[in-house]
Amino acid sequence: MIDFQKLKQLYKLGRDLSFSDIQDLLKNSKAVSFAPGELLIKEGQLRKEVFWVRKGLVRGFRVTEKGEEITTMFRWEDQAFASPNLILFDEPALQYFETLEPTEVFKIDYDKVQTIIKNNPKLEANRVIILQNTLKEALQRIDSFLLLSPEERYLDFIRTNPDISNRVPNKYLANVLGITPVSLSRIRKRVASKKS
Amino acid sequence: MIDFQKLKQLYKLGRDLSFSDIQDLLKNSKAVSFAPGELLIKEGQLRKEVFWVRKGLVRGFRVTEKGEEITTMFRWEDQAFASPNLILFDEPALQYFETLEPTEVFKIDYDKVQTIIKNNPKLEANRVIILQNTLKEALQRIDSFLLLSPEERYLDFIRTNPDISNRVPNKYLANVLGITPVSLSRIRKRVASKKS
DNA sequence: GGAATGGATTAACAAAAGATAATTTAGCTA
DNA sequence: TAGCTAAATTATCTTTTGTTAATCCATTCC
Repeated sequence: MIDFQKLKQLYKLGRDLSFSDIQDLLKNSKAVSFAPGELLIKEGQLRKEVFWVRKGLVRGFRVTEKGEEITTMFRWEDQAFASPNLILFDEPALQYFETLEPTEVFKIDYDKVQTIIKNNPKLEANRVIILQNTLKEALQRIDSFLLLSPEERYLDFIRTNPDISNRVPNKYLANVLGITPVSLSRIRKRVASKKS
Repeated sequence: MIDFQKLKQLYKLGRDLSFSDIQDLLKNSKAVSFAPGELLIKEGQLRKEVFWVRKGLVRGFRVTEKGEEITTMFRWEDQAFASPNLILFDEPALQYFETLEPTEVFKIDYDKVQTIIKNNPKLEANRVIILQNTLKEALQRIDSFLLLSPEERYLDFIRTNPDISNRVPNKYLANVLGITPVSLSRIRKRVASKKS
């Protein structure tokens, strides 16, 4: 159940963690596999689960009042995700999470995480670090909307995530960049012509 | 030095805090007044300070390579602020913070905050709460860029912050919304004509 | 009061983005 | 392989935004 591969990857979650620190977390986590197109989290959901991607790719998306899906983020290898609204504020999930590839995750109940953290100051410190890193990413993303044009945001994304930009459909990437798929297509054409 | 007014306001910083919990923070904080246009934090700065606005209004802004200022946020009564980059990651401040009104703040050295928090689990829990709330705000703001048009973002801002939108110059507000001042002016005109 | 200053608005034009639909491309399936 | 499906691109048109500069307006400062 607890294989070395799993252990090695979970270490990346934080700093200064020894095996004993994450042993309880490991015991309460469960390895699950999904086919592409499966929903891991649903809007309105109240069951609090944290996922950690061992292999594969997931997109988070919201559904507008008009019924259209807007992809908000991607999560892939060695990244954790959960419904922010649910985990942080005990409110029903606002978005769906769907696999885009065959995906293997570790799943753990958040209440169990809470209990385990409560008894381990090192994990508590780690929670702060994870929160800080998530916040940093969010603030950088906000800055990208304030400081960059859509074209610059696109170039920044493929520079920062060269692998991922080839694994996701452009229509989803467009949403993440805050533009329409048609507009992204034009930007790509523009960029390609500039290169030559 | 420690007046009741100050105490009352600092309580709002978190949950379940008693006087003894914040006594050390109070002792190490300093009340400072600024005229409009003064810089509280400067780009490149390494001195870690946390500010808490008792009265007044502050804007955070970044300077692009082209030398133009882009306002990223406002902070006003009962809100705390600091350089995210500096506080969270020990890197030089990326932005300036400047008063827009006569402003009274409490200022405290972040390293002192760290030490004090380390010896008080309730404050530690509170730090997590503050981080979570900051994260929530950031995520909501990202959503506003993904789900709303500039016009909708403007309407949302004045609905959510009716007081503040009247206290800040529109050119700064435009930056915060991710558009140009000229464009905001046109949006305002459009909105006004729709109403009638 | 008059001049100076800076913010807001307007104007004029170019560039980009949104919307919708048609066409092409690519991947999948029977 | 042929046919189906969905994504990507392209086309067309409309709307919005960016850019730059001019004008208007309000505040402040002699």
